Amino acid sequence: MGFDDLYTYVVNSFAKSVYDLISGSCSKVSFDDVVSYVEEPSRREYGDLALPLHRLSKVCGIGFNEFLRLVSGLRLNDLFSRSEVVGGYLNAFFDEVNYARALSDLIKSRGERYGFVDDARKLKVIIEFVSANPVHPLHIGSGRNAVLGDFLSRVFEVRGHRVQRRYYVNDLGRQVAVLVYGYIKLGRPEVPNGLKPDEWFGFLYAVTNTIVDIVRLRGELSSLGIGDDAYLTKQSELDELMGVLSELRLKDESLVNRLLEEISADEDPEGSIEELMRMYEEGRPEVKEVFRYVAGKVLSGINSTLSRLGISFDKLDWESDLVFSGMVKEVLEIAKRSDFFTSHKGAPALDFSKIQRDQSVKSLLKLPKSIEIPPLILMRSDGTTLYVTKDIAYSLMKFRDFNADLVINVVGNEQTLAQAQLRLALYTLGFKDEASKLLHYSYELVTLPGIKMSGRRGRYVSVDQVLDGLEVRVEEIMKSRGIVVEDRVKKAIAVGAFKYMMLSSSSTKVINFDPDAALNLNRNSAPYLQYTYARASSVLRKYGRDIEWDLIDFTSARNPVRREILHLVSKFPYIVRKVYEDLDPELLTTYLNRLADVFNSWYDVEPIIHEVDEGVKQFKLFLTYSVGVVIKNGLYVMGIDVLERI
RNA sequence: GGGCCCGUAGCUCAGCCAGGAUAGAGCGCCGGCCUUCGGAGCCGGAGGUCCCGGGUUCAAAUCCCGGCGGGCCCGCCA
Repeated sequence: MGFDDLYTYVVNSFAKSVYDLISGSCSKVSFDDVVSYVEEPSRREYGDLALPLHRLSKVCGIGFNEFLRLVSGLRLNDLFSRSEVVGGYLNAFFDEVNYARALSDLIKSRGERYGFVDDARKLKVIIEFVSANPVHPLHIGSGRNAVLGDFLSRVFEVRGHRVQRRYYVNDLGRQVAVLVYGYIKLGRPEVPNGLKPDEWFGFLYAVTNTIVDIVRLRGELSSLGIGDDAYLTKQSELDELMGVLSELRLKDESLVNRLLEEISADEDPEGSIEELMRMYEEGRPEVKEVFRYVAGKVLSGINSTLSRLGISFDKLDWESDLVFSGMVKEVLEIAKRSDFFTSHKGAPALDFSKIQRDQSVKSLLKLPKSIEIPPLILMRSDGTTLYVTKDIAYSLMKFRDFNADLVINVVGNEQTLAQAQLRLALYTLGFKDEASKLLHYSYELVTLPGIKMSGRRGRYVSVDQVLDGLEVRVEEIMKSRGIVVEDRVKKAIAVGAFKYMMLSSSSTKVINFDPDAALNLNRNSAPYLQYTYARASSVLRKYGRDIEWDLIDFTSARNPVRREILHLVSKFPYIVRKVYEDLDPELLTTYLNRLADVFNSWYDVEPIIHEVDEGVKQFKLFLTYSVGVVIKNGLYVMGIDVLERI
């Protein structure tokens, strides 16, 4: 049969049969409408597919009883055994024997590629993700970004598209300048032996930031009268920062003290930092060298964390290169010629007030329903550029470089407004097409119970720490069973558990990261799926030969649990398509978990390779193989490795 | 003040966009199953004002309006 998605095929053929019956008397309903009404019954005893008839008859404007008469002539193809009307629903049942045969043909021909179906049109897609500032290690929030971005990349790839993964290095912002400032004050030492560079620089960054703030607060206090409200507020702020500094001292007292001394000697630390930013942006070689050195070191640390996760990038794009290459200047020139160009308090800006209420623009750019978008300042008065201006240049570069059909930015929900401004800016600069092809894939933060995370204060849980904890946990579990776990296996399980956690809840929801819950390796987790795969794989390995597809006795499908496995397995290509269309990873985790549950229940009650009837045995092997392939391919999309043995 | 997101079992979350049958999982809790292919498993049980109030509908966790609670954003920061 010429399809690679059996489930979608039967849904369509069910809908087609109904549509053919009613289209004569009902012109208001299209075939696609009928398809969209098809649902899965809440319980299997109601069938495999169902149509709510009240709804259809209503849309058609036909009385319910008359509608029933119309539908009573329903004839379905041989993938169905029967249909019936119950409680206002038209329920259809798969003929499990024919259905199993069709599925086995499909899986036999698709093999290990089952579920991955190319789209008709091949797109070139750029996915920008992580893009964490190179000032500290990846924390779990960036970890969520990394896992989501890699997931998106994989979804597009398995649908046959060309994907480029990119990381935007924000080296021109204040953050890197602060770190560089502290690094210079410290006398530009080497990273101490044995420390991960991102970890050490992250510490230095937090110390520098905190001290700079302390020095500033002290200055402000000295100009205020004791007892003022403002004085008290600042005093308590200062107290808090001193507390942070004592925390940081615990890690490396001499470094903190040295830095405190050096920075206190600087009359204007903030000014020095701004001076550094300016010099870097001008491209002064001696300054550029330090910035690149520091950012590069931190990036190398971030990169090793990412490679633990099995995530890599095709390109690193340095923000500073956009300025050095003149692209940012180019954007400013184009902006000056734009009808939307304005001067906002003396600074060059774009004013969106004319078009932001335009419905066609709003829907083209997918702008938030009702949002007041303030003017976008393009350049500081001192001539240095701003983040968003550089982001405009960067967006154009992405489209030009790769001739991309779609650019996805995986960026936190807190930047919704900035991302909307970016699309509007592109639009008003005349890049309407690019603006419409830019997608903000938004996600929520990861919070920790009881802790307010802050990179500036050195309070965060890093991805490395979480992975380390997970690896220890895996080792403990194995040890308690008297098994010495292979390093490779331990890592795959830890990484899987982490990714699953990040992908199993909707990206619009805050993840309350509970370290203890993260260590759970039971059901509804990647380790559970990996375990189930290893189980299936082990059965096939014990059998030791290829499946004899021609010997399969398909009448064995007449059994509720086996039938349910068939139903679920057949749904996999449809699920992958849905995940691709909606870009919702949690659909996949829910589905895979359900499949594993059913398989494990079945596994527990029926022998597979000890089955005496050869035809039945081949059928069971076919089920086992199919479940294995689906779990493997499903986990692949999530970036999780399966294991043949655990 | 305005905007965006979230609110479903003690806890963590699917389901909501495209309304439909008795609202589903996991953790935790209670009770069973280790001489058969891998017990990270299986079987059973308790546990719900789907935040609240209106509205639309034959039908609302789902759509609309108004509240409440939590998070975030509204900068010549990124």
